[in-house]
Amino acid sequence: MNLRELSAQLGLSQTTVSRALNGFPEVSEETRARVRAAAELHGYRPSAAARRLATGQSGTLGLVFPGERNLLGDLLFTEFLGGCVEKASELSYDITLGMAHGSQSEEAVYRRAVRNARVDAMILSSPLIADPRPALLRQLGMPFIIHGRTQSAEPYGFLDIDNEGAFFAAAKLLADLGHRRVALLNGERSYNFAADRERGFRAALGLRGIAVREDFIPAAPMVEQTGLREAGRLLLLPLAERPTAFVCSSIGEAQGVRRACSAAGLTIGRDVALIAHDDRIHDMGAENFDPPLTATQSSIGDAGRRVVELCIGMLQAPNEPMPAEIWPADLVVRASTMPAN
Amino acid sequence: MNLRELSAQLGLSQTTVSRALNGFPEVSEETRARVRAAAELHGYRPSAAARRLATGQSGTLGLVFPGERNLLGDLLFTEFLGGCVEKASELSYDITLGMAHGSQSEEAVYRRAVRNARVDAMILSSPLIADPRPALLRQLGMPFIIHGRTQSAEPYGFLDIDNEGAFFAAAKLLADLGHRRVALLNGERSYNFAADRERGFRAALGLRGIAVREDFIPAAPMVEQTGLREAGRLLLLPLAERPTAFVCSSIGEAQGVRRACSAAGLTIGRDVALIAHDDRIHDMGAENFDPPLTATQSSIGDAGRRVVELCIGMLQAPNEPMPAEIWPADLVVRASTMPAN
DNA sequence: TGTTGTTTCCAAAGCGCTTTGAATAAATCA
DNA sequence: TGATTTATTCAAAGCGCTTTGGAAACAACA
Repeated sequence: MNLRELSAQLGLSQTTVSRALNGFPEVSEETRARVRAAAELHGYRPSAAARRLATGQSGTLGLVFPGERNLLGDLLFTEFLGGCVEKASELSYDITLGMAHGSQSEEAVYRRAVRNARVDAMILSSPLIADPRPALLRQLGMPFIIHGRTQSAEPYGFLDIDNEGAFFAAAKLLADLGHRRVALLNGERSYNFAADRERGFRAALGLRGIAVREDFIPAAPMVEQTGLREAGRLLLLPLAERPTAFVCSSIGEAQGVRRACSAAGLTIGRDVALIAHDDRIHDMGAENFDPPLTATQSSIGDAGRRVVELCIGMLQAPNEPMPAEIWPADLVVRASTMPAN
Repeated sequence: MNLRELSAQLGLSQTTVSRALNGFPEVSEETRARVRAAAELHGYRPSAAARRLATGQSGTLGLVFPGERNLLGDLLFTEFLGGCVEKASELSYDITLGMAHGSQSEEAVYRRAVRNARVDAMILSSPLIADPRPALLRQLGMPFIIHGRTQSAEPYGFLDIDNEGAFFAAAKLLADLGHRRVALLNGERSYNFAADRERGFRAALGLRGIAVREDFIPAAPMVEQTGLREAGRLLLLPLAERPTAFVCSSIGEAQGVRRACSAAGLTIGRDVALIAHDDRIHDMGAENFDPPLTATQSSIGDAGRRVVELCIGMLQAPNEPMPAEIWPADLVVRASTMPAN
C-alpha cells in the first residue's frame, strides 16, 4: 500500500495524507485521526527510498571501522557501536558501516560515503590529536560529530569524557595514599584521549611534588599483553625504585598488570595499588576484577547512545551551536588501592 | 552533477548515458567511452536514493546485533561483521545494523527492517537449532542467508563450517594419542554449531570405544570464566577419573582451562592435553597461546566476506539454487597436545 | 451585504534514476 | 534497387514521496 492508494481509499489528496502522517499543523485533528487509523489498518509504511529522494535526507548515519584493530579496541568499538545502533533505531535512523578494503585508504571510505550521499552525517570515534578526518569532512560538506576531541582550527560537535579530570583524580588518590612511585600504562600517544590522561596524571603528581619518571609512562596498545610486559619490566627494578602503584587506561591492561604482579609474588591491593579506566564493557566491569578494582568509569555504550542523539539534533537544528558535552568519569574506590608501605 | 545535466553536456539522452554507465550492450563502445570520460571528468555519481526508488533495490544488507551479549560473542560478531562490511563495500553494497531496544523484541527489529524496505536481504548469524527467524523472514518475503545452519522445513542459503568434522578430528586425535577421559567445554546447547560439535566429538570417541561421561560435556557461554569454572570442577575429581584432555569451543574457554590447570599445578602439553576451536580473531590466534595451541581453525572474518558474496549472488540470480557451502576447519597440531600418560 | 482572515484541503511539480516501446541510421539481403 | 535486419539512440512514463502555490469553505468583521 502506497501513499496514492491510501489517499484514494480515504478520498483525500496525497498532500493531506502526507501532512497528516508527518504531523503538519495545517490538517484538522479529525482528519489526522482518520488518516492515522486508515494507515494503521492497511499497514501503510512510507517508502524510505522515495522519502530519501524527495527530501534529500537519507535517515542514515555513518560510522567507519577503526583502521587498526586489536582485541580491546574491537570490544570498545562494538560497545560504542551497539549504543549508537540502539539509539538510532529508537529514533528511526539507520547506521551504516564503512571500512577500508585492500589498498583503499580510510580517506577513500569517507569520500565514498559522502559522494554517494549515502549518509546524512558521520560519527568519528577514537580521534587522534591531529586527526585528518574533520578537515576532510568539512571540505566535503559532510556533517559530523566526534566521540572524543581533537585539535581543530574550526569548531566541531563532540561528546567526550573528562579524561584529564579522571586521571587527575586517580593519580591524586594514589599520591594522597602515600604512593610516590606511580606508573601510567597509557594508550598510544597519538590518540587525544591518551594525551589528556597523561596530562591529568602528571598534573596530580606535580601538585603533590612528585617527579614523574618517563619510563613510568609507557604508551602502547591497551591490551593485556602490554600490561604484562610493561608492569613486568617495571617490577624488575630495585625495590626502592619500582612503582608501588599503577594506573591503567583499560581493564585489559590491568589484567596484564595483575599477571605481572602474581608472577612477581605481589598481591594487588596489598603490595601494589592499581587503578584502571573502566569503559563499562560487558563482563569486564571493574567490580568483577580480582580484587575489585578501583576505577574511573564511564559507559562507552551510553556515550554511543548520546552521540547519536546529539548528531541527529545537529542535523535537525543546523543553526544551533554545536554540542560540546564533557562527561565526568567517576572515580570509584574499591579493594585494589591501599596506602603505600 | 546529475544524469540530466551530464547527458545535456554530452548531447545524449539520459537513457543512453544511464545505459552506457551501467554496462548495457545496446550502446556503442565509442559512446560508452565518451560517456565514461565525461562522467569521470565532472565527478558524476548517481544518486543512491534515486536509483533505489527506480529499481526497488536498496543496495543494502542488514545484520542484527545478537540478543545476548558477552565478551567473546561480541568479539566474534565484530570480526564477522568486519568481514561483511569489507566485502560489501568492495561490491558497492552497504551494511546496516539493527538492534532491539527497550521492550522491542528481536522479531520486531526484523519486521521493521522488512516493512521499511530498507534492506534487500538479511544476514543471520549464530542460528539456534530451532531458530524462529527463517520462518519469519520467509513469511515477510525477505531474502536471507545464514552463517551457520538450522533446522528448517524449507531450503535456505547458508555458509557454515564443518563443526562436526572438526570436532570429530579433534576428539579422534586425542583418542589416538591414548586419552580415554576427554572433556568438551562447549557453547550453549541451543546453538546449532554447539550441537554439531558435540555430535562430532561423541562420534570420534564412540569410534574408539570410549564412553562419554555426561558431566564431561558442560555447555555454557564460551568465555574464560566458563573454562576456569568447568575445568576447575573436573580437575577436582580423583586422579584416576579426571580428564587428561580438554576440547574447547573457543580460545577464551581454553584460557580458562589453562588457568584452572596452573591452579592445580598442571602444565598444558605435558600433564593435560588441550585443543580449542580458533575463529582466527585478532590477537587471539592459537599460535600465540602459551603453549601454542592445537586447534581446529577457520577464519570467521573470511566467512563474513564470503557470506556477503553469496548473499549478493542470491539477490542477483534468484533462480539459481541457493548456496550451501561448508568449509572444513583444519586441525593444526601444536604443542598443547601430547600422548596420554 | 461585501470584505478580510483562517482553516482545511488539493493539483501538480519536482527529486534523479531506470526501463519500456519506438524511431532513426546503417548494414545486409533478395 | 527496395525490403529486411541490426545497431544505436531517444522520448516519456514511471518509482513514491514532499512541498509549493493556490483554491474552496467557513467564520468573523465592517
